[in-house]
Amino acid sequence: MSTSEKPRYHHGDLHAALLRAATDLLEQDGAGLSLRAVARRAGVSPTAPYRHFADKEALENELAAQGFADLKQRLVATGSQPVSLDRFALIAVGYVRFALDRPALFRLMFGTPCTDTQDARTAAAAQVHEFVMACVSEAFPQADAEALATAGWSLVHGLAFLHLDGKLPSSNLEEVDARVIAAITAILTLQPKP
Amino acid sequence: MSTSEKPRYHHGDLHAALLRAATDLLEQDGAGLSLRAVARRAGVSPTAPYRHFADKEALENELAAQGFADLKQRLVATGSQPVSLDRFALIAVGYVRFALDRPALFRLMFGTPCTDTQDARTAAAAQVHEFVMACVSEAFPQADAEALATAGWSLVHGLAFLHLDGKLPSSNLEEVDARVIAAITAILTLQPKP
DNA sequence: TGTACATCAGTGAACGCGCGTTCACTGATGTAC
DNA sequence: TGTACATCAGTGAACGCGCGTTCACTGATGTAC
Repeated sequence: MSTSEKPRYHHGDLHAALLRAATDLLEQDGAGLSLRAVARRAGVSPTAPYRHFADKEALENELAAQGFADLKQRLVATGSQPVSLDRFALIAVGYVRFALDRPALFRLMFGTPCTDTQDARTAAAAQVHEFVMACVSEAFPQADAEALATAGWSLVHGLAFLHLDGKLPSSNLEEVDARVIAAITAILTLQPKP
Repeated sequence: MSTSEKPRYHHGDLHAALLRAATDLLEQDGAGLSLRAVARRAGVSPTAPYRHFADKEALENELAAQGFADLKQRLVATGSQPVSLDRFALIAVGYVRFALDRPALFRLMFGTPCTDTQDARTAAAAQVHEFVMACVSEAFPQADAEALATAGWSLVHGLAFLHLDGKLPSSNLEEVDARVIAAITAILTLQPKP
């Protein structure tokens, strides 16, 4: 049960180890994940994962769910009460940074349509949605909360993806932060058209 | 040279036919594209494409470039002079519709970081960027054009991707249009915070 | 405390698959004379 | 106009690859008595 260093006959916590291995691979390779590669990385036979995951898709779903949980935690950590525009911009920066830090995971999280219902993944994604929603409606209580939350999430998500895909230059992280802040500021301080 | 119906010994225009086949496959399968599948679809041996494309990546680059050109044309067709908020919302609707009409192509267009320089693909993507930029700065001449254009594109791009990934319900197209318009309206008519 | 046994995590060989790409080739096309 | 020939688009067999998944198995673990 203890997490000692000596090699185990039975691994002890292969489930978690496989998720960790998959995360590592995603972050270093960037390319498509394979179950065999994950097993290899975890130092285990190609079929061992089937003791812990029904199939490849199940592993990916757990990875994505965990990714959403991490993302939410990161956003929460930047301050959950964005009463000011600055605070909202900071949350946006956090979102974009997450995407740039873990691009392959981010792509995996958003790359597959969430078809399955009753999914841990769907639930985790919904939590991110709700967090953004709560932020927006707290910052702008007078507005159409639903529509504004959608707009806010879209704005931030678009910023993340456009940087990820190289449509906006992202070699310099400080520059990215500045661009995100500028974009948020520009659109939120816009005077309604004359 | 004419595009007659009779089967050709030499195909005549395999290059275009392959691109068409690839587009068809993307739109029906959704899954990953394979060069062999494209050749099969075009009714040609698995190696014939190599007469027309250096490798798989070259085909994908052309597909993506063509996708960007189509997207731009579609946006232009909805009206290139969005002097009003309504007009801007319409362009947003066009962008999101494009993504939902051709999800796999859209993913391909944005799925791979544009690393290569001097690329037709990069150029085509830049044209979309410039178009959005022009729209925004025409609609809101007084604002920081660069930052606002980034925000505008991100907003629209985020709306597209979140619908594509099922994070916002997209079964009913009219509902999607309404949501897009509502989001754009909400954020653009927002009063600066008290 | 010690033994018998059921459980279950991990193994390793094997399957069938489709892939990207190479190679030497074939056969239609179009040009030079 | 007719022939010889170079060009070049498309062929088909073959390569080596890594994949997801199955199967019967082995060997450590933990429980009942």
